[in-house]
Parts: sequence; structure tokens; C-alpha cells
Amino acid sequence: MSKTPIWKSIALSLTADIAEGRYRAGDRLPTEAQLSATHGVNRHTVRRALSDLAERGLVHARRGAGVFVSAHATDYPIGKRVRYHQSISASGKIPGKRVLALNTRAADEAEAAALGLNPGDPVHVYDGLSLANGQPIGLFQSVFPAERFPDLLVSLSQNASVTHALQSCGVADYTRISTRLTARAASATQALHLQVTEGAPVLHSLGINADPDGRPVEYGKTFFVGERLTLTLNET
Amino acid sequence: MSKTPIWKSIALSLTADIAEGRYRAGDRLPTEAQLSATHGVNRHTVRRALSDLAERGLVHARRGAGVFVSAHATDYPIGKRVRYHQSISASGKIPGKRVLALNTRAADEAEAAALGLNPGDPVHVYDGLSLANGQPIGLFQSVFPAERFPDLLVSLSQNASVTHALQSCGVADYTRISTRLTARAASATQALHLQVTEGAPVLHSLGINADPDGRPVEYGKTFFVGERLTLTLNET
DNA sequence: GGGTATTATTTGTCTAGTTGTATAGTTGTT
DNA sequence: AACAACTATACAACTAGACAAATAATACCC
Repeated sequence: MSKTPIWKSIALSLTADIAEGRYRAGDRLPTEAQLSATHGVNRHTVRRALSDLAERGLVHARRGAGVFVSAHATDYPIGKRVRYHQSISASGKIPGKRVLALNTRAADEAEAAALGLNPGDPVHVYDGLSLANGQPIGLFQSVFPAERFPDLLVSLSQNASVTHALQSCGVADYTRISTRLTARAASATQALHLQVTEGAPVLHSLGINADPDGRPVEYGKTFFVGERLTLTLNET
Repeated sequence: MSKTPIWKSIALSLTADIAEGRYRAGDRLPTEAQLSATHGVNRHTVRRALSDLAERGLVHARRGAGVFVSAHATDYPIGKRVRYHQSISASGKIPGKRVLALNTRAADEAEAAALGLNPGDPVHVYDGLSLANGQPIGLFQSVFPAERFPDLLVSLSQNASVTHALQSCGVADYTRISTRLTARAASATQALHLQVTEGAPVLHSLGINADPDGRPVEYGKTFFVGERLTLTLNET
């Protein structure tokens, strides 16, 4: 699937290094051997990338001495970071939400273990979409113990907020006791909801929230669109 | 009347070779030319068999180098899906590390802002690979203020550990003051190092570590392979 | 101090081998 | 007639290793 030759992507990376000031005019670049190590390719592939830079007048090589930056890259698009990029904290209160489905069903093994139930016990399931600027940024599924919160779905149907719904069920406050994060490729249905192409990288978050007594009240999965979101962990 | 295509029987034979240990993880298979000779077929037929193995994650080809057996758990005995998730703590303690390069260069804007320097100030750059059981799970780059730690690269070249190197430069302890996470698609060169295909989802982590006085000492980027790693956040 | 081999490092060049891809043709089956 | 499996050939992209040529750093001798 990789249409672009490796040497071109290396050349682009080196151009960026020069354009963003990591190597300045007169500086010596790392040796070809070092560059081939950092990029994980053969020295000849690096040489092809360097000869591309040399042709464009960005660098010039001296046999026995090294490769030196001769000019600043002018044609490199730097200001590409302007895209709207939502940044949220890991504890995860997201403003806009849209309810996709509210169901009650039997808990599977993972859900039961997370919530301290037995597999097959009834759970409420809240599927929804997190929005920012009218754009979907996350697809989530929250699972709650149904026997403890019989009226939760009613509250959720009136107000999409999980915090609010739990409050009306007697849980004044809750804290996140565990979070697990990894990166995944978007499945076809996820891609549809999140308005990205299938296979786009998504940040997969698995979390458990518990009441002040330590009893788990919510088991939540979320798939965030990597392009549109950065999780920030504030360790105070 | 063999209804099964030749390529499938070749694929089966190679799968058995791997499953029964005749080729082990990291080994290079015979070249396509050799395989086509021993099986008495055209090279393209062998290629079809190999692409079947590659799709199932058993092998991994590098253009110009050869076809290598992946370190992935084999699923040759059917239905035995053994998927071991390496779990590490958010503070970043990982079993093995491999140094790819150690350099000193000028800081770009982002690095300067993170470390409290001016753009162009010298920084030490440590490129490396995080391993678990010999398998690459993360590609990282750590940036340090060079003027404050003139001898850091010497320490790092002797011992890959960042913690150890900072200690020998007078930083007894440091804490993570900021972490940002998102999901990205692996670039061509990242994919080479991490032994995944280009575009595979990677967990991108940006972090800043500071000494007890609050002065930043390290600005680190890491790309984790989504398939092989789950970040667990311990909120204490 | 100054000049000179010596040695290690680094770029330049060459040859050979391997995988990736594209095009075209042949054979067997439905 | 259409399709899938396989063959044949050619070239591009990348790897591997070796050696030559220029440079830089060091040791050494006078």
C-alpha cells in the first residue's frame, strides 16, 4: 500500500528538520550511517534522499567531511497545524453528546468483571457519539449495573449527561479508578459514525468509574478519532 | 484431481515449517527465487503463498532484504488465539531498549517551548527503540537541553536508560508534568522500525519530564504499536 | 612549535542480490 | 466466452558488502 518510496519520505523528513530549524545553515547533518540507523534503512536509501536534497540546493556533501546544510528550506509548508484539534483531559467530560441507543441486556464477561457482577446479570448500555464543533470526535459505550440503577435509562433519555443521570440515581460523585489506552484501526461501522475512512487510527479508551465507596458504577469504552483529538493527562 | 491451488499447498507447507520450528521468529526464509526452484513453480506463485502468510501475520517482508518470520504468536493450531498484551505503566518503564542514534543539534520551536529554551539552542537527541521480548513496541525520541547536561550523551551511550543518565548528570529524580496522547497512522519509516505495515495505528505520546524544582529536563515523543501495547493509567 | 606519518571517519562508487510491481501470454475449468 | 491459476519477462526500489578517496584527529619525531 505504500505508494511513496521510502527515500522520498526520508527526504521529506530531512527537509522538515531543516525547515523547522533543527538543522541550520552551516550545520553538519548526522552521518549517512547514523541516518540510516535512525530511519531503519540501508545507507544507499539515505544517500538517495540526500541527493534529492542536494539537487534542490538544501545541502551539499563533502567527501570525508560530511553533509552540510547550505540553505534554509523555503518551499516547505510549515503552518499546517492550524486544523481544529480538540484537546480533552483523560477524566473525560466532553461537552456535546448525541444518544445513539439505550438498551438493557445481559453482561458479558469483561463487563461483569469490571462492574463486579456475574456474567449474564442485566446491564444498561448507553451508546453515543461525542461531538465538537458539530464534528464527531468519539464513539462511546457506557455500561451500568441495571439492578442498582433501575431508572437510569429514563434519566439518560432526558439528559445525555452521564454525570447528571447518575446523580439522579443517587450517585453524587464518582471517580475514574482505571484507564487503559491503545491505538486501533477504525472498523467499518465505527468509521461510518465517526466520519472517517475505514482503517483510520482511533484512540481506544477503556475506563471504569466508581462511587466514593469504591463500587464500580460505569464501565466505558470510547473510540476517539486520532486526527481530531489529543488526550492530555494532567498529573497534578 | 487436486482442487487446491498450488500456492495454497505451498502456503500450508511454509506454515507448517514455521509452526514446527524449522524457521523461528526473526529467521529469514529462503529467497523467493530459491523457494520457486525447490517447489518447481514460478516466482509469482511463491509470492502468492507468501502474501497469504503475510496477511495472517506469520511473516514480514522487507524489499531488498528478504522475508522474515514475525515475532507474532502463531495461530497454527486453529482457534488458539493467544494475544498477549504487553502492559506498561504510564511512567514508561520498559524492559529492553536499543539506541538508534545520539545527536546534538538545534532546538525547533516546539522543543524550545517545552524545555524552556530559545529556538536554536543546542539540544541532545536520543533516538531509540523500546523492546519487549525482543519485539519492537515503541519508537521514541527524547530531547534534552544540551547546555545543562553537557555529558549526557556519554552516559546514554554507556547505559540506554534515561533515568540512569540523568542521575549521573545530577538529576536525582524527575516527574512527568504533562502527557498528551493521540492515535496516528504509522509512517513508512516508523513502520520499518516497528515491524508493522505502513498505516498501522500507533499510539502517539508527547511528554515532558521535569526535575523536583519544576525545570523541564526531557521532552519525549513515543510511537507505540497499537496491536502490541495497552497503556494503563494508574490514578492514585 | 612545527611538520609529518598514522589512523579512524566519512562520502563516493561499484557489483550483486532480493522483493515489489507491471504487462503479457498460456492453460484448465465452468 | 469468461474466469482463475499459473508462467514469463522486465524493470523499479531497496539491501548488502566491499573498496576507493577525501577529510579530520591524533601521535610522533625533529
